[in-house]
Amino acid sequence: MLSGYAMLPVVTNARERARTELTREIKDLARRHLAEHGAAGLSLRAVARDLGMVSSAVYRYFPSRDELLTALIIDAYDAVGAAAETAAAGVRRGDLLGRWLAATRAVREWAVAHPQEWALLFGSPVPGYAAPRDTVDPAARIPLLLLAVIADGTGDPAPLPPLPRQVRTDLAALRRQVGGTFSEPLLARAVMAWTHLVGCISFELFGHLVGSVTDYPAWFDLQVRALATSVGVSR
Amino acid sequence: MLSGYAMLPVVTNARERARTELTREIKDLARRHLAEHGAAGLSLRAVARDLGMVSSAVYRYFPSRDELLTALIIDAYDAVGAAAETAAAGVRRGDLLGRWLAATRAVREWAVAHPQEWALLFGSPVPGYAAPRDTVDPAARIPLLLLAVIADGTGDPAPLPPLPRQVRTDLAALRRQVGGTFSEPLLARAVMAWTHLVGCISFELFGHLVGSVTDYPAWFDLQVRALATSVGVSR
DNA sequence: TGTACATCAGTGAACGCGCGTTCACTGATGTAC
DNA sequence: TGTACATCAGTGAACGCGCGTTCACTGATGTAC
Repeated sequence: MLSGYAMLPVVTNARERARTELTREIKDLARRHLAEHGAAGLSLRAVARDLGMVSSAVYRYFPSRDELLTALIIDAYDAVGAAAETAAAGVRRGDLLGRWLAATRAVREWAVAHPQEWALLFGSPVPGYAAPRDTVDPAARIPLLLLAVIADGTGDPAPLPPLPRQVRTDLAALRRQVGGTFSEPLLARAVMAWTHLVGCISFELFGHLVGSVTDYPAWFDLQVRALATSVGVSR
Repeated sequence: MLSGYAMLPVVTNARERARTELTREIKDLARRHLAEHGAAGLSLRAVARDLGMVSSAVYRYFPSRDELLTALIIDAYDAVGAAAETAAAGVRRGDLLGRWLAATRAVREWAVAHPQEWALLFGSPVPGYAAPRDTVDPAARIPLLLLAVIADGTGDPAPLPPLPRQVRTDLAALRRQVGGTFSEPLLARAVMAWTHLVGCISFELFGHLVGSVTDYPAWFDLQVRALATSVGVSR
């Protein structure tokens, strides 16, 4: 995992420092553009213009618009994942409900603060853009964090109808993937909770609760508390 | 509601028939473009070109690109709403679970068949575009249909944590809006189920279950059955 | 430490493309008498 | 039924804009001897 870093020279020269710096500046500005105009409106030329560069110069840093978009996606997954992890880590390990609430609230708060980035991660896929493999690991951070809390839980998951055979096959594969000793209904409830959590935040951000809900945090809290119960996390 | 129709002349002349026809053709073609290139890629010029018209001619039918988009959104809400209503109406009224499953499955099936239209309704908002009032009623069809099923239910909703005051206020307003005699937890569970349902379909369509789930319909079924129980719909 | 060469960042011009919208116009359809 | 005028659909050209990407280039930074 660290081999990439380990192989870099410890002292980087001016060129490399400038490159690292500018790569970061390009991404930061692109993120700002994203926040204002959405993914479809993200333009290399506009970013270059605002940086005082000529548009072709950006190609020294990102070989195409799509690669820049990929970098932003990875950064966003990492940012929201880190926010959730930090929040959960701030709670005593034995306080399962506290960890669950901290993590889910942190996800929502990050989303509210970065709605266009949330949309980039969980909204409509950008047409013609296929997320590359590199996004898979960062994307898994939150689900894995939630599973870690669930794994420490002691309660029973909310009962489920009998699981169809194919669902049980999927669950078995999933269990091998994430490790741990989750029962089938518990793991199924975990997938459902993750689905519901994202749906909940997207519903708020995408405007589907306008006119019905006024106190979004209160509603969110209610829902994630119910979800906690459904995955056997309590107290 | 019908006054708009009632005021039209019963016998429409050639001009009007041509106008109705072409309006429909433009929308149909726009829908096809939408399906291929997404909302951001929907272009008046491209639609006109494919219709063998000059781009300015489209302005006789839709005053702007946004108005065309609005028309597509309304049509899509109506299409998916009608699909769900028809499916539910095909089930004996007393078979509550049957109606619930029919409606929700119809929604998913429509979404799978029209992924870009689904994304238009429930995906990332189009930046710079604000959905006008006319979309509100068509958008309410599915939630109202689900509520109608729930209203006939006899079971209890799944228990919830105590409802915060502001949530209770929202629920009271919502109850006045939809009519009926829903208890607060039941109505809250209904909102949650609607949120989860949409989240579930979007998760599938937007690719967040790739690698974890293979049999989408089986998973969907499991989830909507669990949702049915949570809103007191059973048997 | 000093020089010769290699590497690389950034420039500026260009290619080829598409977009939404406006406007003065022609010619067909509809309407009033 | 026939004519004169009004309405409206569709044309074609234009405005002004922005985009991603390529390429030959200059000049600065880094490296090997």
